[in-house]
Amino acid sequence: MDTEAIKQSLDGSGLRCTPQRFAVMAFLMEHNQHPTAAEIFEGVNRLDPRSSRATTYNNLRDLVQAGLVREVAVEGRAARFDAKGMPHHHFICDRCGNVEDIAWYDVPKPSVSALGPRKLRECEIILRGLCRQCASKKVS
Amino acid sequence: MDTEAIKQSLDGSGLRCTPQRFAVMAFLMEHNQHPTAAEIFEGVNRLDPRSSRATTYNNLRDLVQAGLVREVAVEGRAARFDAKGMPHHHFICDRCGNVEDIAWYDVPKPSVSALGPRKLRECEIILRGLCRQCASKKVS
DNA sequence: TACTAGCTTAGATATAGTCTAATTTATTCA
DNA sequence: TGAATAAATTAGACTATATCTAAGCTAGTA
Ligand SMILES: [Mn+2]
Ligand SMILES: [Mn+2]
Ligand SMILES: [Zn+2]
Ligand SMILES: [Zn+2]
Repeated sequence: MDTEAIKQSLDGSGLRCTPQRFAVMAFLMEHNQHPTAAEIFEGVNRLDPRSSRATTYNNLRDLVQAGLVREVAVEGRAARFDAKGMPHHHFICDRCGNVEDIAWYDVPKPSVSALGPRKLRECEIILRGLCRQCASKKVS
Repeated sequence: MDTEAIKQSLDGSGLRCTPQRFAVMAFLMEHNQHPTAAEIFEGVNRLDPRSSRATTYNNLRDLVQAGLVREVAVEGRAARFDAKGMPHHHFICDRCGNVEDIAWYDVPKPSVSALGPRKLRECEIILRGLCRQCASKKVS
């Protein structure tokens, strides 16, 4: 797990590398299962350093703003997070809400006329349906 | 505004056409600005019939499940809804969270190998950036 | 009519996330 | 270095969003 790389990327984004902020990044890089803020908070506090709930949320907000972390909103559930590594798409399960990575493939952009005066920053594909586990379960 | 069509589509989905449920559908068909549940609740209660908050949420849930309404989760904000009419994509503003329609264009599906045993239901494109209004405003 | 399933309701409750004000930690620079 | 300043952290109160509960109310059926 690349301590130096994390420091670099925080530094490069103008964010101080505090123990709490570092811990959030490190946790996300070790757990690519799209944890919620509550899970990150719990995971980080299982070891040192301690981090408050407010700090965990603050740092997630800062990391998302800096473009180092991605936030995935899931209808009716807590947001999920992942460290932006290799580009990939997301599959969101209709039933359990889990978010899974799908290998990247190219996304067609809208025409200039469809976009109008809007400033496009990114263009993502969201796949929906039943995840591995839920697809294999019987009934409703 | 097509009263009969709403009744038909509710009926066809096995949902009784109650005044409250009808009002939610009618409101969504008249307001394609992706209102939140709170806005729908308020809008519906501005006229007859009265509908409680619980009923508004219940009906939105039922309509989404029936595939008549789409729910759009927006990070850090209330979910937004629209009646599923013509297929289209969504542009979500980074700054103000507004959701705008973008003319439909075809979305490439993932390869079977990337998808694995998952059951794919739909495949949508989400565009992000600054909406018309926010793009034209200066500074942070 | 009586029965039933589906629907609605007010208000309590749960969950997710933000804010405040005080404190701690790091950085700047005299 | 030490003083001043800026940035980050904290506990816990607070807000926003959404769901649940339990009782009552239709509409459809017999
Ligand atoms: Mn991911
Ligand atoms: Mn729409
Ligand atoms: Zn699932
Ligand atoms: Zn905007």
